[in-house]
Amino acid sequence: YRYLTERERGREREGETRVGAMNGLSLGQNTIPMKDHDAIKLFIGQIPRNLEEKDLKPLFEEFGKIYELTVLKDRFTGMHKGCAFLTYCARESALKAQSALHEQKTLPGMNRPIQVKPADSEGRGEDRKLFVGMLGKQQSEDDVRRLFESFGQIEECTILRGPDGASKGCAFVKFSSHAEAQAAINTLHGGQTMPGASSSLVVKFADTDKERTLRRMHQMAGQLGIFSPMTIQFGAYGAYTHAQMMQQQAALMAATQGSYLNPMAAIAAAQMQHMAAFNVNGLVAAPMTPSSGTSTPPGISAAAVPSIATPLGVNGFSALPPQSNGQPASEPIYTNGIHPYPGKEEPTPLQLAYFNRLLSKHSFPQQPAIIPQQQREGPEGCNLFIYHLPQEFGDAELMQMFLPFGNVISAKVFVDRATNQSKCFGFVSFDNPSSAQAAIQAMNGFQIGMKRLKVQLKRPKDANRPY
DNA sequence: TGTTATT
Repeated sequence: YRYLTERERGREREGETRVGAMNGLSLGQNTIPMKDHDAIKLFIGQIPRNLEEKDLKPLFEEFGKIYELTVLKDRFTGMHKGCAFLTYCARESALKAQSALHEQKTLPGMNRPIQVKPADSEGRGEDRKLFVGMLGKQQSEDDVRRLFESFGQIEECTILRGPDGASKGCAFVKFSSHAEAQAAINTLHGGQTMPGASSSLVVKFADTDKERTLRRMHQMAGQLGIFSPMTIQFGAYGAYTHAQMMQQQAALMAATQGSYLNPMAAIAAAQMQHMAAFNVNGLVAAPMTPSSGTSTPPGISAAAVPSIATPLGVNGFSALPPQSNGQPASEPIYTNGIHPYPGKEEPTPLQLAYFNRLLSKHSFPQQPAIIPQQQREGPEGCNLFIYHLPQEFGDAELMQMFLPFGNVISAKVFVDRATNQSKCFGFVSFDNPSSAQAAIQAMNGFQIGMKRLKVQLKRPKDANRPY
């Protein structure tokens, strides 16, 4: 059975394939076969490939009336897979067959004894298996066994490893009973933190097939940059999974929509207080419509809004110095990505422009539905590190804040896992360096309440910390 | 200064 592919095992659980089922054949033609409510579906392994249902039937009928006997065959080639599923009408028959046959005799031409045991689809099979996360990378199978052995009989213990053999910091542990597994969860989950791990031990039941499929889909969607559920519906996945995706997305969208307004309003309010002290060319609080990125508020000449009117602007912003339009610059603009905080309390023209956009409730272009992304780094020069974020900012708010500068391929606020509180820093990645530079120009030093945003290029992985 | 990983 261990040679079955994962697809076949999944098919077994879904009950999709029934080849040569004997349902209704073994009994009188007018009789609907009945089985016990708690009947056990058995997996039969190590069957010679020349034996079909009719050949196997006599062997197993010895232990009771057969409800269904199905030889597993390749879905496409129809080839005999050397194994079968067997359900007796009576639960007792299955138990008898198992104890009499399992590993007890070897069928002709086979070099291993026949396997007779409850199929994985019979519940109880997989609810004894635990996923263990947040292990130390150097912990061995034996280390993990020692950790779990006091809770019961361990049937299997596997550390997940990459191609190079390095531990992924997680493992599967299979107990002989559900109760043992549950006891291990109760005691170990969230307990000690292993050396080198970033959080306390995770002990939970392993994913079911459906959960695994969903997770893989999400990963794939993230990697391919698929944003809409419609993109997926013609893919290689089943309808039920698609329906689940839709539900999840709807929930996510609702959550995102509901949460992003308040923090943004908070920023706008903070900025408004701050800005009330200034009046630059009458621009303060003058709304700008996004659909016409170069428009000016009533009564304001276009020349008074240089940074907005620049043709090279991205979504109304420009990485070019505002003085290029003949307007006095309130401060120098730096293009090396390391922009000192503005030395005075006055916002830069770019910040002003941004503020104006913030104040307009239509300021942000409508984005397509977005699946939360895997944290993706963009190319060199496209990734920003942002510090001093407002406490209430999440990924969605961070993304909203940087969308005006270009295509945000990832926005991630770091969260303390223990408290679920933002660590007030995060990452934003664009798909091109110009957008990243425009964001730095506009947002570095951007004042929110008593803090100023720090917006820099993300430090490369190999960079030495000078301090 | 990209955190948690599902044979």
